[in-house]
Amino acid sequence: MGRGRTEIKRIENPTQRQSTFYKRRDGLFKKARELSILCDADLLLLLFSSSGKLYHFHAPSVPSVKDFIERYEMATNTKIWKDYHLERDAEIEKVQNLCELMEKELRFMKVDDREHYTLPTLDMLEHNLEAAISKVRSEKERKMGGEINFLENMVRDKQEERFGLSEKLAQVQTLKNMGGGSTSFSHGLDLKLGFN
Amino acid sequence: MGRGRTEIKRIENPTQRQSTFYKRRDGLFKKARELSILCDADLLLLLFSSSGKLYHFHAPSVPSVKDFIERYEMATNTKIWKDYHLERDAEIEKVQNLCELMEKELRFMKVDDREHYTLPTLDMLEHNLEAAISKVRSEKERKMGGEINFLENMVRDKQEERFGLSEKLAQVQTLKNMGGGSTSFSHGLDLKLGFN
DNA sequence: AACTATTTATAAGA
DNA sequence: TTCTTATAAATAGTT
Repeated sequence: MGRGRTEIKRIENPTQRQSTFYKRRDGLFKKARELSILCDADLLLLLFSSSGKLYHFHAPSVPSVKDFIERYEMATNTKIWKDYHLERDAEIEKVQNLCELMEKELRFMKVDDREHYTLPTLDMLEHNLEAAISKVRSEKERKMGGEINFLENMVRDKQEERFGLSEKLAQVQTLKNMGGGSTSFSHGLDLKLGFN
Repeated sequence: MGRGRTEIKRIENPTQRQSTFYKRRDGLFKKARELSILCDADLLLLLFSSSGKLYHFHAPSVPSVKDFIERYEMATNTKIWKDYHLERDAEIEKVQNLCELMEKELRFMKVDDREHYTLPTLDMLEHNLEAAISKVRSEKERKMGGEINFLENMVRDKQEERFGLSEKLAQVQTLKNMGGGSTSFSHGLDLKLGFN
């Protein structure tokens, strides 16, 4: 219709494209509305212009876009979102089961009133707890030893500073860095802090 | 267009309605396709006939109905499914966090080597384990006490049958006093571990 | 499904 | 954008 053009291909001139977009958009929406009324059909029309602007229309009988899309899902069996939901539900259940198991184990470990223990079980629990305590105690000792080492190193560093060794150290470091090697001087500073 | 009718209202005659539906549906889809090509627009058209049959079209540039709907959601901020998804994500995260907490707590209780403990934490852990042990011990005592009571009752019954079992009863009493320290049993078994 | 008389949509120009 | 108008396209009624 109109004076010319039959070929359907992208209009390169932006102004003309925009103008045509307006006209044809209005035409399309009008036709959509007429079809839905004349033929009692439900329809949804979503349209993004090339500049990203959104236009949409749905038949008056359609309560909402969401309901319409869900009807579409039902009709096509596409399960676009249903699959996702089922997946999610499964994941939640899995994690919740894991949670419950751990909760029970924790209750057991904490000697909960609700748990019922037999004498042999109590013996075992006692034994486990004793083992745990001794592990904790040796860990504490190790840690305290580490801290003492750390403090000792700090003291050594301070002493080096006081004796004016830091400048020499810096010089040596510079030289070494230019050469690309590491120095044994850095060892005292490289102490890993094993606690947080 | 056509020879007559201007009024847009539902066509009551089913045959005529069906005929008009086909014609106008084809016209609408053609116009939709032309618009999307001429003006480089993305569009989606979903259509249910009055008999419930589905017809749909989307521009060649649209990868899928799902993607398109998601784009629509973004554009309108309607959050049709996003809300639901976000809710779900939040729930999963919540449960997973709980899981992690419990897992960590369990590792603590079992003094896992992979865990790194600070000194104060180790102190607390030691304290908690000690509390747990004392609870286990008092529970054991309570259990043994119950057994002793049971034995005492048996002995009394036997005494009624035969006189002269008082010596065994005395032996049992001696055992009881040696085995347990206190006779007042702790009921505050709700040991709380306050670390995370 | 095909055929047209008509109405409607719209391309180009203002 | 918006209007005008010549013309192409769509389609109502009919077969």
